[in-house]
Amino acid sequence: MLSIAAGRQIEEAFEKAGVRRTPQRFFVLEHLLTRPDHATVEDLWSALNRRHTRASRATVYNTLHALVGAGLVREFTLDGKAARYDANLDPHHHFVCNQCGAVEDVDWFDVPELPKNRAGQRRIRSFEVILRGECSRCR
Amino acid sequence: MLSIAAGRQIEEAFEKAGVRRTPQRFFVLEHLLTRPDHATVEDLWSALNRRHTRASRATVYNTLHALVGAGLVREFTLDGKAARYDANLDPHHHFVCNQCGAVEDVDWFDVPELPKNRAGQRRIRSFEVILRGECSRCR
DNA sequence: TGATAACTTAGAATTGTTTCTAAGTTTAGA
DNA sequence: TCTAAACTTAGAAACAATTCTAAGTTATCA
Repeated sequence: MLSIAAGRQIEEAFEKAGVRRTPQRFFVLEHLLTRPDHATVEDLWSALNRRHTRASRATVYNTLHALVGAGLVREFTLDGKAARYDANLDPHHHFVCNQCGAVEDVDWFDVPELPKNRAGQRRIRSFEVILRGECSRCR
Repeated sequence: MLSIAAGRQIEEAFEKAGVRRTPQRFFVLEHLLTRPDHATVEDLWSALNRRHTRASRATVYNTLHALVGAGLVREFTLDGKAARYDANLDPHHHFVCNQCGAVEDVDWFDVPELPKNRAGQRRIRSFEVILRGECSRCR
């Protein structure tokens, strides 16, 4: 369950982002903040409709676009599947389970030898590491 | 242009993989071997039809599936777009140009601190680094 | 040189994701 | 409390990638 403080935090986030507070938006951001499961639109849509809140797919898309535009959520895509959304804004890497497909955050670590030796003529702005294997539940 | 030796190499690869040698398959593998541009199906299809060889999209897909199945080519996907194909079987990472979208290979390097410290309860089987920035042409 | 299994064809169909539409509802602020 | 703008709705439409189909062609090998 969500604490009052966390609820207030979400409202402030909306306010700061200049978007209206609606139940659908609240729930989407709450879901992304409380579960680091990198939900897809489909995940969010069905979670939303399992609870009291009704929401159409279009609203989930609209909400996510608003949140991404406001910098509250990041979008990323893995293996050509549907986009996933992540409210963890700290830099981090990702782990993908080969068995169940779960996506988990991995604390940030630097790759020290990288920018110095491997850039060549390119300018490297960012990088991420994608790890694959079996998650703790699937091993 | 393709050397006779390289052509022979491709024929041997087909033979070893137990797939028939057809002009379409030859050209697809040749293209992937000679240009490290991580072509999509669309790229390969239009390249194929720009030359003498005609090919339907279905054949490009069939060919790629055969080549991937035979372990001669690797498939990967970036940012939810169409699958890309890579005949460079040596382990390596990828660089993506933010400007023009080009995908380039980056020589393999290890991430030494990784498997020891960050695995947690997971079993890590593989990892890859995706670098982003501007390529040498776009800077 | 046949015979036959494997391959290729063009384009239709399918699949999965995302956007659009037009009408109704809600939010925020005067 | 009222109003206007912003938001939401269900479902249709669009879109892109991939697979399927049924008929014709070709590579392989006996």
